[in-house]
Amino acid sequence: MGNCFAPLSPGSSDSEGNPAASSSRRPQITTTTATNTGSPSEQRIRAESGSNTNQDQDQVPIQGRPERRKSRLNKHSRSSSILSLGKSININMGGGPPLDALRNYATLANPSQSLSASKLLLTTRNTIAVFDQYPKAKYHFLVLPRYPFTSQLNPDSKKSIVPLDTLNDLKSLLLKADRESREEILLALENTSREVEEMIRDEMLKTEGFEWKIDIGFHAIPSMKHVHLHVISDDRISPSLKTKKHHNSFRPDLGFFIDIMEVKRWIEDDSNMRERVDAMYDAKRLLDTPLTCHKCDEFMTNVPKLKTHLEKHFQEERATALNNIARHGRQRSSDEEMF
DNA sequence: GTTCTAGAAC
DNA sequence: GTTCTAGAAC
Repeated sequence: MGNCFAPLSPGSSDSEGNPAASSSRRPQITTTTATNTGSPSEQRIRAESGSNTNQDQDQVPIQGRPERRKSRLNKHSRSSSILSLGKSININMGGGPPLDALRNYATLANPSQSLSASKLLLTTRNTIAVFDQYPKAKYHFLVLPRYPFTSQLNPDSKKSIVPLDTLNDLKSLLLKADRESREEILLALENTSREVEEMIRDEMLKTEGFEWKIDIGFHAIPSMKHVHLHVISDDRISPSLKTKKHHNSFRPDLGFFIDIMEVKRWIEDDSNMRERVDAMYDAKRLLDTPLTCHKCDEFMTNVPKLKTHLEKHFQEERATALNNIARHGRQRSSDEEMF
């Protein structure tokens, strides 16, 4: 527990699992300060594609996350922009919950042409990363497998290695996909999530001058169809975080949020997969866990108090990190803090 | 998933 | 009186 400053990580592999492709590359996001209000996910940010060496990757500029207006206005403007796209995307058009929004993203033939830069972060051959529409932290993105999901081992094949309904959620991916497909899909999701993580770290340094922890995992019970991985900064500071369930659903220690490393352990030894999936069906009750801070476990009587408390954590982490950088020229991990 | 709002909590 | 939550509606 306590503050968790992750040390700078080395260059990631490319987004399809080829570590040699980008030994020292780190995706760059630049921020303009002109609209420097709201969470950084909502600020105007732009990727510099010049250093991109991955031919598979169709990385688009990250720019123009427009400022939010009142929700009703937002819905109207969203509907009209959707209508102007080449392919009709049914997001909340019927007044019901937008259950199919992610599936519509995942099945686009050409996401970088169809999706605006305020929705799309990047795409690869088999994955897509988008802004969470209601971010629950300063940085919050979703990574999903595209359909058709084609095999890297067979570059010319356009055929999906799994049927669409296998990609409904994590449960169906774990139970319906064969071992090889399951591993290939999870690896692609993980690699893209690491790419997103690096972009976030760059942005953290630019906007706040230090980096902080990022969590990567699945929800046991997702609210939208199509399996998706959350990449979320652990500040949990956002206007869209409004309820105890929101906060509990991202607590890394409860069981509702399942870290990607945990899922990787599951597929290495899949003898208990049925029990693990059954436990996921039962996870809903975890959201009713009493409200406590995910960093220090202090009990919180209500959500507004939690939000004030989390702001305090963040300011303290920031002060400690900036102090360390001033004194030692680098950020130190929480382990080093103990000595 | 969000929004709305009745009634509980303060 | 106001603030906040939880469940229904979407």
